[in-house]
Amino acid sequence: MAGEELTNRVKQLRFENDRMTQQQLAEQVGVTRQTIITIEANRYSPSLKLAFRIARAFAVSIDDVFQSSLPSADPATEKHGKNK
Amino acid sequence: MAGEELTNRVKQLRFENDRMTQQQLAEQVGVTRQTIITIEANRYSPSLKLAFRIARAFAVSIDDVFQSSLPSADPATEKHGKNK
DNA sequence: ACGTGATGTAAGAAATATATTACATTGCGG
DNA sequence: CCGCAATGTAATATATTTCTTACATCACGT
Repeated sequence: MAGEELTNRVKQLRFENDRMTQQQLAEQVGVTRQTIITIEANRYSPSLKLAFRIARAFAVSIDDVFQSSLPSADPATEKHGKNK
Repeated sequence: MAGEELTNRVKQLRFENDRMTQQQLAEQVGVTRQTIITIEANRYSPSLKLAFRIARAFAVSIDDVFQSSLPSADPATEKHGKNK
């Protein structure tokens, strides 16, 4: 699963959300502070489960927290290229 | 990371998308067929990266493919419970 | 009946995410 | 200056995901 990069706005969202601390977020989503740190530092991307929990902690959708860097599939390649 | 269950509509989306086969989807998102199978069978939840790729393969958003079973945070517990 | 494509299962190896522990740094209130 | 909270780093252990390989079944066309 090497591939595109995912960026995230976790750190920013913490600040916007009442200056939530890493520790608080970690507790709320049920992981350790280290996990939050490494995600914020973008050293690896979280599991989908964790992504959902983080998004919910901020009451936003996953796409508001994480962004995929990939260009959104050019017309020629869409729909798994089966047609034409 | 044990926790809530995630359901998904991958199988259904394959059919809706021109009866895409597991193999085709696997190739398009860059994993093996086994990975698709286990995700469809809900034996584990994918990485966020893979979730993004799958969603893009169907040209929908992550939330259209995967659903978290957790109730959407009751008003009392929202905002990381810091206020009251 | 036979071949083939699509789906499914299983076991073990490999990769990646998460936990645990311990310590360093920085900023701030006293 | 001192203490403390918040952030960060690193090393190692554990858990979970993904790959590889091999084989089974089921439906379909011929």
